[in-house]
Amino acid sequence: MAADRRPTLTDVAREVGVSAKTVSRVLNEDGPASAQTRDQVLAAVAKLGFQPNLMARNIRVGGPDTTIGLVIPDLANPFFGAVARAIEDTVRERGLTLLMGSSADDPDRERALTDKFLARRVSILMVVPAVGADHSHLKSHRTAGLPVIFLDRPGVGLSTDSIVSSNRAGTHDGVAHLIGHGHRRIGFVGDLPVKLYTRRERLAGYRAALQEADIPYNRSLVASAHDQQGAKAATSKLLDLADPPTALFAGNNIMALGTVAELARIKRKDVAVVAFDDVSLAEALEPALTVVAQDPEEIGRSAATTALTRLDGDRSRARTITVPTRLVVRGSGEQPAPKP
Amino acid sequence: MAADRRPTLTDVAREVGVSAKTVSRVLNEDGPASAQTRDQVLAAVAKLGFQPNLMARNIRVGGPDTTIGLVIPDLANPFFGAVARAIEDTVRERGLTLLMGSSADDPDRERALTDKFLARRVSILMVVPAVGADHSHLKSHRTAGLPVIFLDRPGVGLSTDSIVSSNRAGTHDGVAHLIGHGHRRIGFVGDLPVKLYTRRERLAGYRAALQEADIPYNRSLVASAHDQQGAKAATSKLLDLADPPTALFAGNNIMALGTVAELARIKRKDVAVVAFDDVSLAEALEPALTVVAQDPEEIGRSAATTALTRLDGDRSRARTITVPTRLVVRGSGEQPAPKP
DNA sequence: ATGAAAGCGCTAACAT
DNA sequence: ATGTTAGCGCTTTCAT
Repeated sequence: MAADRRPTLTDVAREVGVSAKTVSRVLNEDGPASAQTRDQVLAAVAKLGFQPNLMARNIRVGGPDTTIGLVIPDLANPFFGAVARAIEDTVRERGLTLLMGSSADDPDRERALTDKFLARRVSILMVVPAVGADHSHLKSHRTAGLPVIFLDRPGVGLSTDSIVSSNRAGTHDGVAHLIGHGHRRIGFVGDLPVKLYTRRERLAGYRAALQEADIPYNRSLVASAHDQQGAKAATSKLLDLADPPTALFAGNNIMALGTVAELARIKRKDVAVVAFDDVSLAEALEPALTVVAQDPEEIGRSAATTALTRLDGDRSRARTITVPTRLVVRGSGEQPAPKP
Repeated sequence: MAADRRPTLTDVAREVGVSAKTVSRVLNEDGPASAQTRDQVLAAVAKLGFQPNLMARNIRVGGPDTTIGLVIPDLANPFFGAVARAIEDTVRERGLTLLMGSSADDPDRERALTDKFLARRVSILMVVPAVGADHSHLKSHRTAGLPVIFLDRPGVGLSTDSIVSSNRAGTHDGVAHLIGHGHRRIGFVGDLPVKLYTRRERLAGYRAALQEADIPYNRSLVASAHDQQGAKAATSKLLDLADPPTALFAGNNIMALGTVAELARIKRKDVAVVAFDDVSLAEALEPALTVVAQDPEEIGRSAATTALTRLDGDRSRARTITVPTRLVVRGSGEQPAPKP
């Protein structure tokens, strides 16, 4: 009944009547071993249900653990889920496993997670930096050879590889699409906080597109929210303006959900919409939702391959990889602007 | 330029001029320590940027690692993402971190992941069992006190705690909803493989609802698919039947996406639809999508609290917790059946 | 209040 | 082809 101690290498060795090192050799296909010893060892391993203690091994070998620490804002956000899957797919053949945590965009939680990951001696650290987080504490680790990669946003206080979407250009193209259909009052439903990198970049792209068309930037057409509910309210607020927007640009996938839901609720199909980041069912909406699609698979893949290259000794200077977005025209951005 | 070795406890001890044990005492608030020693140690820790090697600590202490191994079919599936987040939220205050991997519903990949997790001496193991996977190899670990929890589906070859949705009752209610609006030819778009637990349970619920209404089960009204593209094709196939269904039940979130997308593509609003598992934008569709909503947060929370109870020594017999689903009526199930 | 020695499970380095 | 010794970084145990 007592919870038996898990068998160790030594237990297996004793069972067979060889030394621990011999068992180790067989299991790691290190050095030579007679066929008979091999078989006996393998049999004993199976019999005892022995599983090598990876922590002990790592301690001895001194190298990093075969894990990759990944900090994202929210495990349940499909965008980051897709990124995570792409990372996993890319590193799996190298035997790396994901150690994951959500920061909820809280710098303290992010720090707690990275500290834990570092204490576990992860091979690679990947972080979607929270707003307000500082990363200078990672400098020494990076210098010591730990690949550190920032995802989706650049980090602060540390120069290292970053993978980001073409936020500014993508948003520009989305907004230009709306302008091309005659819209001049275009609302921007952005996420919060306003200091968030992606928010700032996308807003900059929005402004650039306006400027290009000689449309003055109008602050009252910019609304913000933390979540989907907030995005509904923000949308509602914009449409209640005395001189309301005829088109809306949603700043990310969550804002898109809220904006679209609110328009559906109030049955306003005349409002043109383009969203940043694709969402499922976009094509089933009426009109189907036009989006600036990100490429989470490519973001994850780039991050992983970059990190693996670093792990293999690449010490060249920090790169910033910008993964292109793609305007996917589905209809929602083509409502004509009403004649003035 | 050389990658400096990470500082160890001994490095800190040497820096201060005390023994390693003293540093350990200060850091773990074990035994006593003079205020002065404390301060010196802490200062040295900060100066050297020392971070205790958790693996070394765990080796010595012998206990499990403060991680929880979680195997899900797909990191990018929002349902499992929501489950994972709920687990994380529940275990965070206990200091547990998630070690995650996707099995892609492949028994070999599942096994590879669980083996890795076991080799890392996780505190808790949670698995969404892949079809065809056997879990008897986990028996000894469970006996030895490792909490093992099956999520979403029961496991095979091991009696342990499982958390599942009320698949059968939920589907029954969804199909009954369709029947209540006059439908008698109701298609079922299910996922694959057909042996999948959730698929079987949901199909059973579908059949039960039919039987209750004295509608004969018609095999040709059941179509299946692996993914969203396949679900589109399956939907198309059903509607192309000589005597096509007037209503459809989609067996999971992915099937729902495909079914809804296909109906939108061919502009068939007359077909009633109910889906198992909620999807984002369901309310923005026309008609809004009626679903049998699962409760991923509750599934994750139940799993986590059950596991923690086990970790605290609860050795009572294995429980199966069924998390209720909820019929969320939004309109898509209320198209009247055409008069014969 | 602090230290010395031993040992967790494993493997590197040198035997034999 | 196999064994021995030492030691990874830490904590336990027992001294002092």
